[in-house]
Amino acid sequence: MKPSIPKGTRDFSPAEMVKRNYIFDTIRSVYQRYGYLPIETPSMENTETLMGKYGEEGDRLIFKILNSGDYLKDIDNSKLNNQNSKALLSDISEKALRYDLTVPFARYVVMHRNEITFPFKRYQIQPVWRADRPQKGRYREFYQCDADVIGSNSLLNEVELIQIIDEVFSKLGVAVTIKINNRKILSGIAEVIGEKEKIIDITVAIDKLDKIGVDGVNKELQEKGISQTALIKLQPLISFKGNNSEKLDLLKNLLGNSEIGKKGIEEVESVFEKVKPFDYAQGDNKSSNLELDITLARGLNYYTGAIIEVKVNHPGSTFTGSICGGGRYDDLTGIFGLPDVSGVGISFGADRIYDVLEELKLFPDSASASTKVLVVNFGEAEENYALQIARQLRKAGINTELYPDAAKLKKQFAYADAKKIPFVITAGNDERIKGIVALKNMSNGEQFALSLAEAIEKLG
RNA sequence: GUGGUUGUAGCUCAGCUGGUUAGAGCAUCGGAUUGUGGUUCCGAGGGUCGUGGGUUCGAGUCCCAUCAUCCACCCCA
Repeated sequence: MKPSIPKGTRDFSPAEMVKRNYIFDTIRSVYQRYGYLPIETPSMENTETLMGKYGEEGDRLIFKILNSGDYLKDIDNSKLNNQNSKALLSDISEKALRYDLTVPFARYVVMHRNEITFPFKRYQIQPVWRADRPQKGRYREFYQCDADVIGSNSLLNEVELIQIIDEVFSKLGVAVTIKINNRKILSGIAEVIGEKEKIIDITVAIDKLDKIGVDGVNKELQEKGISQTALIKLQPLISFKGNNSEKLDLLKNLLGNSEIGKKGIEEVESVFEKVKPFDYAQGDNKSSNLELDITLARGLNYYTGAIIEVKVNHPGSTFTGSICGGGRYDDLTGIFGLPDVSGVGISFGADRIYDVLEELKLFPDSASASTKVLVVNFGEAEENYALQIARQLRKAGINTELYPDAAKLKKQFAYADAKKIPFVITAGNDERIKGIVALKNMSNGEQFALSLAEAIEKLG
């Protein structure tokens, strides 16, 4: 049998894991800097916890787990004969793999409400699964790195999350555009053009603007049954170009009659105002751009306020997907029986960030080497000496390997080379008698005879 | 779920209008060099040509099916 792994999943070899951990560590350290605390939830949830939370498309993409045992035994024959898989689902699958970290978090909050002090700030770095067709930048198993604040309506949370996004990507060295929108603005737009009920269709269509263009968007809107007059009213919004304050002016003009629209504008304006002192570029290409994008609808159905998405804006990058997303959801826990608790959160797509850093060659050297020094093994006679050296090095906090076999030196040095170990200590009989070590720098080939203390000094 | 692409060594690929025993580079292992890697030279191992069927005197090459892959759509990190 030829070994293989399921479509859209991957093995991670040591070199990749070290780089992946660099991303996780970076994100984790920033989260902790802002006072977020880690939680974990199970890989699988009850199927009914997940179903219906991500829209019809989302339901299709949830991996369902077949019940154990003879799962067809007690099923009604009529159900089987109908071949209606939807009706069968709840009978044969009571567990499913988590689709994201937000819904399990909402479930967690409701279940643990009595132990939680609100506002509750948690972060969670775990894999999620989607039964999607894999393609570039899209996997069936991938990690999300979520941070959410739940139980606070303050827009300071939105501001904080923007700071976090900026900080993470500056640490990683990637120039990004942070796009901001607000669900209330989208609602306002739908309202003033007289298509309040079609808000999902409208937002999904205009979200594709940079992909399919104005004509494509209009065509899709027509197909969805948006009236001609509504379309005409919509045009100034989707074709408008300008900086953030010009966009806000336009919105104020057009949404003047929509209460919810005005509220959305207010929120966005307030966030931009609070973020201003941080001096994010607003249109040119410095580090993190902050941009109001009224075509940004991406995001799940449960967003009610801010919508956030981050795209790479780095010279040389071909990556077009979003690498971080988030938003506010006013009543996510309501469906689990805890109404009126507002939350806002973001999620970094670690696997996509990996692809970006790889393409742009932004991984630091420290993210590829772990062992600092290899101690050569000469065989039984010198083994004790080498063992003591390794022990002292480790005691001094230096990552050290002792080669396990008395292989040819050529092989041991090649091993160090292959593992990108920067230093090799040779301590054979000659060195043992003199009580010294030979420390070789693998990058320039220099080698010196030193006392162990001197070597530690040099390696530290 | 829909459309397309590609399946040849561990990896990346070549293999012409069908024609002896299917090749290269990289990687691996061994040697040149019994205490020194990354450069060089020599050598070795490694293939049911994705799978099944068909056409043909003859199929890696043509046809059909199937599986897998990647890319795009839908949707999304």
